[in-house]
Amino acid sequence: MSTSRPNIRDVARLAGVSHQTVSRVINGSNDVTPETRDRVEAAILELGYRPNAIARSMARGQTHTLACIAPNLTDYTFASIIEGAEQQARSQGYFLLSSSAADARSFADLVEELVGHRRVDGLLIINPYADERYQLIPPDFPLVFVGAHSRGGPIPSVCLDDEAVARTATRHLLDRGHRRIALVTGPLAEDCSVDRRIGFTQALEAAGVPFDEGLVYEGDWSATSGHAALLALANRGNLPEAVFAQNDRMALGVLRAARDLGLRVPEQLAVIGVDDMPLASHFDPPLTTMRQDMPGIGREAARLLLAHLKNLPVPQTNLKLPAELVIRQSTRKIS
Amino acid sequence: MSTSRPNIRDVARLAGVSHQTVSRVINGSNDVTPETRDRVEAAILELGYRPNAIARSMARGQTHTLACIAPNLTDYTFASIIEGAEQQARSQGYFLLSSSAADARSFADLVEELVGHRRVDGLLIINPYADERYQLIPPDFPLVFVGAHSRGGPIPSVCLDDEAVARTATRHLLDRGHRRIALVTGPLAEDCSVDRRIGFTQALEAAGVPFDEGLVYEGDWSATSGHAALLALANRGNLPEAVFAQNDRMALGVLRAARDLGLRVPEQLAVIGVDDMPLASHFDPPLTTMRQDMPGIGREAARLLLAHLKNLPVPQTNLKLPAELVIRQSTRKIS
DNA sequence: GTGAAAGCGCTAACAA
DNA sequence: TTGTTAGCGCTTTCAC
Repeated sequence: MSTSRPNIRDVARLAGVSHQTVSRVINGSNDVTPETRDRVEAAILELGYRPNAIARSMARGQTHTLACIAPNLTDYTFASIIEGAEQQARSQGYFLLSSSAADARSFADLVEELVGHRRVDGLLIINPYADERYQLIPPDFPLVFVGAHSRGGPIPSVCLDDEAVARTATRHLLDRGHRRIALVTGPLAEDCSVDRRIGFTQALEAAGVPFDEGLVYEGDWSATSGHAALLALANRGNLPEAVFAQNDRMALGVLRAARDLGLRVPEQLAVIGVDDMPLASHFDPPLTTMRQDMPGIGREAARLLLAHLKNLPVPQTNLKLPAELVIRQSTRKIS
Repeated sequence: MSTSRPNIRDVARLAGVSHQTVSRVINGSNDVTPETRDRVEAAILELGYRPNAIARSMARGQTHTLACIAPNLTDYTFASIIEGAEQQARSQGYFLLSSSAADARSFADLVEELVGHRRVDGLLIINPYADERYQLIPPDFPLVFVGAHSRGGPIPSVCLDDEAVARTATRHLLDRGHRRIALVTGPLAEDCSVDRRIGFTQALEAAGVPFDEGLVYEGDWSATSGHAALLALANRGNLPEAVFAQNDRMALGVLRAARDLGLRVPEQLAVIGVDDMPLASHFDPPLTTMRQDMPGIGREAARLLLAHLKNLPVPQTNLKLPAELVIRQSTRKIS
């Protein structure tokens, strides 16, 4: 026995109590006299005993682990959300298992393993609507959507207030006197792209500026697609005075295309993005953008999920977080 | 019973066999007649039975989970390594728990939870030497270091062949006729920074170019530090003809500083980086860099760890992976 | 306040 | 080939 890991009974034997009393001590129960507790703690120390998490999970029927499924783990947005969620989970004694699932098939496999085999207590899903994949989850399994709202369904969610963000960004361009404003969206299959587009049109409408469908380009979040967007507009002979790119990477592509076209930014073309990724302030010129608190989104999502798991009251179940306008040099100062 | 999840005994009862036979079926044992197997599988289907991973872990004494600890989860390099490792792990039936530990304290907490409480079967540590933290791990625990070699110790490791990478990058600059080449390093507390510096001096020496300590600047991997590096050299009146930045982010900072100083790239200043991060081809000008296969590093690390866990023969235990020179426009064509 | 007994859902060892 | 018996290390009753 002395060669392998000590268990609760070894501790009990050494302390001269029952293993149940040891269990009480390691779980912080009050029903133990200080003397007994001391003896047990001494034995724990002497043996170097550590409770086995698996056995505990087994007995309690819960794993103290959450999972987060994202389209990938490398996109800065997702990674930041995951990092925030992980911190929050750990601060409450939970672990976070993060996995990527690019397609519906691997998503299904993952859900089977994680949920079907009871490997985790709850699930965070980033971008749940990519392909209706979320429908695979048993309806009673604790779940929070991240980066998309719940479409009126009962599932808690945390996302950016995309409409408000787009309104603010667009108004910023309008305030600088721009009227012909192009919009470069993410994939319109994703909620946040659609919502940011809605906010864009709302702001135009509020300013009495007509919406020109020809100034909209659907990108895929990549810098390459942002680059293609501006070139496409130029080819159509429909060059804008300003561009609202729905993320910073596409905005970078737009900046590069402007350079290729010989357009000075911001004098001849104003550009604004969304995210405030770490490199945004190092773009040429430094990018004006809507800063979102991605770790904060992750933290809130994990908090919501854990509250759900612990049956705590949850004040609001569909959170929309704000973003902050960060003005740099890709848009003009107001003259 | 019928309301909660069915277990192995429920299946056994329905199929009219012992629970052990069910266990054999779900574990793919051959010692079951086809007829019995069919009956059991029918029962499994009918009840919607799924094995409970925790119970299985408990009985087998292993969790089928690995952990990866990185300084953070958002750095593109780390995230890519983790993604590669996760894929490899899952392809072999394991999960990967990735956690960030910024300081020694949180690293210790993490190790206590993951290893002390037997939550995982093995550990991947990215940048293990940050603060000698790795010494906390029990010596017999399955471990692989990532991004740093094992310093002659017995611990398997996977990293870039940093010396070779630096030699190639430096030679690329030398081949273009540059002699006054500046080096912007990562923190010299990290192995890879030191090794890349060694490769740099080796290449200079091989070319008979004297090494000028005054052209070395220690950065911290951030674009901001790359920017500061070139400005510092300019202030010292020691402007180089070329810069080797040890990663792409710092190279971006150098590009921006060049612009601030009115230096044209590559005509007046050549710049090369390391990584080939996704945005590198969108820098101004597009960055020449050493492309490393970060997911590949993660995959190899996970493969090594799993081989260790399964007691398979491991051919080589300290892997150094190559990088590939990608020539873009921040360095001149050879004339 | 403490202990004894039962069981979480599975696998391993042995017997039949 | 199949079933029986014991655990894995812990928590949860329920007595005392």
